[in-house]
Amino acid sequence: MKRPTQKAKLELVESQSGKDRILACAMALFGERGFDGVTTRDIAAKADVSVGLINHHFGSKEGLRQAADEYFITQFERFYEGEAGHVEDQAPGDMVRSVDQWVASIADEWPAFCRYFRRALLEETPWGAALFKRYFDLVRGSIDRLDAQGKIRPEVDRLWLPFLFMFLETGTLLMDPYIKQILGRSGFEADLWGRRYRAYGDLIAQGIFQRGPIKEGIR
Amino acid sequence: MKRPTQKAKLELVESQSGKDRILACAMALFGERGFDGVTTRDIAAKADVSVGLINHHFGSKEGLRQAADEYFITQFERFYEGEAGHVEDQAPGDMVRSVDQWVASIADEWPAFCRYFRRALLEETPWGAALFKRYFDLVRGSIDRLDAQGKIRPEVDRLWLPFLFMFLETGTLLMDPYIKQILGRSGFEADLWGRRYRAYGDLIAQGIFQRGPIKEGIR
DNA sequence: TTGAGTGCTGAACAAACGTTTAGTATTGTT
DNA sequence: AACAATACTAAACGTTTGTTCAGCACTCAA
Repeated sequence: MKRPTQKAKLELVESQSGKDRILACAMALFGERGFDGVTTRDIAAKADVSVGLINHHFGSKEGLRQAADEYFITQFERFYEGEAGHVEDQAPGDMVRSVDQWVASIADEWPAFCRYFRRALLEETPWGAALFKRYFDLVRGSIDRLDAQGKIRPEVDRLWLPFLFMFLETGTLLMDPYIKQILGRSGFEADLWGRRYRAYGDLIAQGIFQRGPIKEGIR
Repeated sequence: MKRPTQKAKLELVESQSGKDRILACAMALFGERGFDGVTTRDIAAKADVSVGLINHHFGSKEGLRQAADEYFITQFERFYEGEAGHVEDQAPGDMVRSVDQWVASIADEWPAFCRYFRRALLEETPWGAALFKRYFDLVRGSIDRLDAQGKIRPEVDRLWLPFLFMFLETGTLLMDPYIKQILGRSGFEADLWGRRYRAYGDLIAQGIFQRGPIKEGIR
């Protein structure tokens, strides 16, 4: 009596062809240990195939990385361009709710996706740089739309703002191994992730400081 | 007619013993490419010694990493516990000025230090985890002190706040290679770094949104 | 039945890696 | 001067790595 999504996933993995299993296992291992931290023999063992099959299907380890990167991009597009692109146009309440829905809808794949994303950003390949740029442009696009609506204070530094946004957006992504050590569980677990989103939105909206005088002083 | 600091540094490197040169070159290379991305032969070549000398002085590559980590910690303590520990107790104007001074005083060593720091956080060793924890405790200490003074709004999420701070603090650290690609130069260059600090402080203090009604509506 | 194509295996190979070792040069002590 | 300890070199060693290759099992069309 497994949940259908889990069962479907499991069957998928076990009944997959060698080529598909190699790709799936490679993506998991690359995400966990990084490209250089994984050997072709590791991948072959996990996918339960011979080492030679990797080169047979993908030409080389580098070819396998390319295939993994391509698959990642399809996920990236599905996750980011499907739903989260225009949250800033919504009312605050709707935004929180729609983000929660979005998080719930992709909860299964999210952790593995994030691990791969993390590695991609950290390994400093040209492809990783292009991915960063693409993500950066998404963030800057959101900011530009907010700006066009006159919602952003004019004194805010427009050069650093998109980067600060990205730091907040990707922080959980990049530091999750350490977050797990401090909080005892991953920041990607649904409740923590949603709560983080709220904390993030609150910081952006109001800063963190008490504005005592305004509240009490003026009358 | 070189600047004295540069000359002193250069002489230092060239007149150092083999052991010291190995350590210095190893730290530079580890910071650039990561521990696994550097071979003992790379280090030996850069330090202009034989490969065997590394094992003679440090026992193993792992021993060299330990020595490098230890040296890094002495830098870390000098940088962080010397000056930047209690900026939050100062008036805003003083804070900006003191940060600028601090940045200028360590500008020479800062980029290499940050590269090593970056790698240390990304390589997921137990030592890196301990370093993260230590940094995290510094940040949380600052927040606690602000909180004790009643300066932080009660609604702010106390669980995520230290992490959000860290994301902002370490963002430039972790993403500098990409920042360099987008801005054309490193975010650690003194003016950009200082400007980032201001943008960061402004975000924390006020958020980014226009508060039109308060400004114009009330009269 | 034949033959070509595909999925796949496991042994073997060359290169790169960290490490060891035998030996030389230098320094310091008595 | 003589000895010992230290600094250092260069070749060699064993392991791990990505890759290659000859061959096996199976499918499907002719």
